[in-house]
Amino acid sequence: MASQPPATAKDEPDATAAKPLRADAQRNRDALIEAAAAAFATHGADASLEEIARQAGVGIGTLYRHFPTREHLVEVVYRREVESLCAAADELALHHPPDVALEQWMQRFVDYIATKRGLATSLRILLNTNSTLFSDMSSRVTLALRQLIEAAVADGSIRSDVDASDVLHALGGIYSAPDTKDWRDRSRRLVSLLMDGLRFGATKSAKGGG
Amino acid sequence: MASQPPATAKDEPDATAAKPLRADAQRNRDALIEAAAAAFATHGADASLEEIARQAGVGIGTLYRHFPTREHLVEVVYRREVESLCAAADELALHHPPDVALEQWMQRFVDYIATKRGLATSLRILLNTNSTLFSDMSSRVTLALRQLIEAAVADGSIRSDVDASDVLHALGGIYSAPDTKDWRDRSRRLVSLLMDGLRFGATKSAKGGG
DNA sequence: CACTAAATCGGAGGCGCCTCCGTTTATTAC
DNA sequence: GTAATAAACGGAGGCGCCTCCGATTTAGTG
Repeated sequence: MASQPPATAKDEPDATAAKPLRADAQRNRDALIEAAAAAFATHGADASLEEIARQAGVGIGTLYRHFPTREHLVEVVYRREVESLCAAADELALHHPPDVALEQWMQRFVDYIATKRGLATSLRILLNTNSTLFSDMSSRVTLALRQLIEAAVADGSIRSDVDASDVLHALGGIYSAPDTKDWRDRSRRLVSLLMDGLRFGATKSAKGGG
Repeated sequence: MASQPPATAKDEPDATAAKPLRADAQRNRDALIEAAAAAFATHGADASLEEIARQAGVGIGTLYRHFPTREHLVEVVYRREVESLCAAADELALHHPPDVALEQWMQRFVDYIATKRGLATSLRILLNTNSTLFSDMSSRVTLALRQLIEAAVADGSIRSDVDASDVLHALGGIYSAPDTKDWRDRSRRLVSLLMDGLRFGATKSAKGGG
């Protein structure tokens, strides 16, 4: 009974599947998201919607049809970026030893968060309003991180008494002061420090300091 | 030394005095406030600023010179209204017995608050941001209420063991549910009820129920 | 009263938001 | 292929925000 036929049930604005968009519509939607991501990155979350439509090569009407409010658009872009960040975890895991993968991913995470520090208003409102969004993104990130950690633990390159939420909180502390000029270096050092802490007491000893 | 010469000191945007505006400027400023009060009352705090300028008979540039942001204008109007509400206390005290003055003023207070329930966004932000505004208005209202209460206590028409902040809290409870249709009647009844409570145990007995 | 400097005015102009609806296009049926 | 139809497009139009600067008014001064 709950097989989700696209009939009367209200469907969430989920990205993939659900209802096959017409080819041109799908193309335009993608172009809009792409353009929006670029615009938000450049001008913050209050970038001009008309400019975004222009960059995407569609009319403003099309933008509004796909994304009735600015927040809708911001949400989609945000979800996509978090997804991409998390997907990078798999990628790193494939091409690096588990501990290196973990460290590099943590660095990306911190960098990404630092970027988003500017998205202030719209994203802040969104995360407060739409609690689903927040919990979705949280669990997605936690999952990605957990897999990296488990692999590193299994590999013996980090200690086994930490879990993803511990590390997430630790990472959270790192980006809390992006007001200085050299925050980038600092964050790199702190991530490295955190990594050393994780290596401490691992079954396989690290290369050591030198 | 601290005689406030209009030289280097930063002057707050206080209403009265401080620096004598040019005659036309003062006239326009008043007209703008008047028009804004009307517009906010009618259309809420996001009334069109251009419309306000139009109603005031001035150009939009003039509006922006006097009030750089919407919030500035909202603040001034809000302060004025609270002031006017409080001034009404004196007026009522002059023309009515103390207990009647008190009851009528409380009714006005509740009505006024109910009105402002709609000003949501702008005013809410303002009260959170500008804590001075909140405390100013609080103490102004408390003062007005205290004088009414003291007069009624002195007159013997209400009990003597209540103070302004007690009553203010009691009034606060009354406007907390303006979602029904007959909230007006209800609030009237509740104010009356509160008033009866205040009369209970007064040295001078009230007319009684009849 | 004439004159001047400073203060003030006011609206045009540029931009962004959002809606509405005539036109175009993808898809389906034959 | 062609016709029919539902879906999607897109931009003009109306409105509001805010800035900028030439024109106007006021308050002094002699």
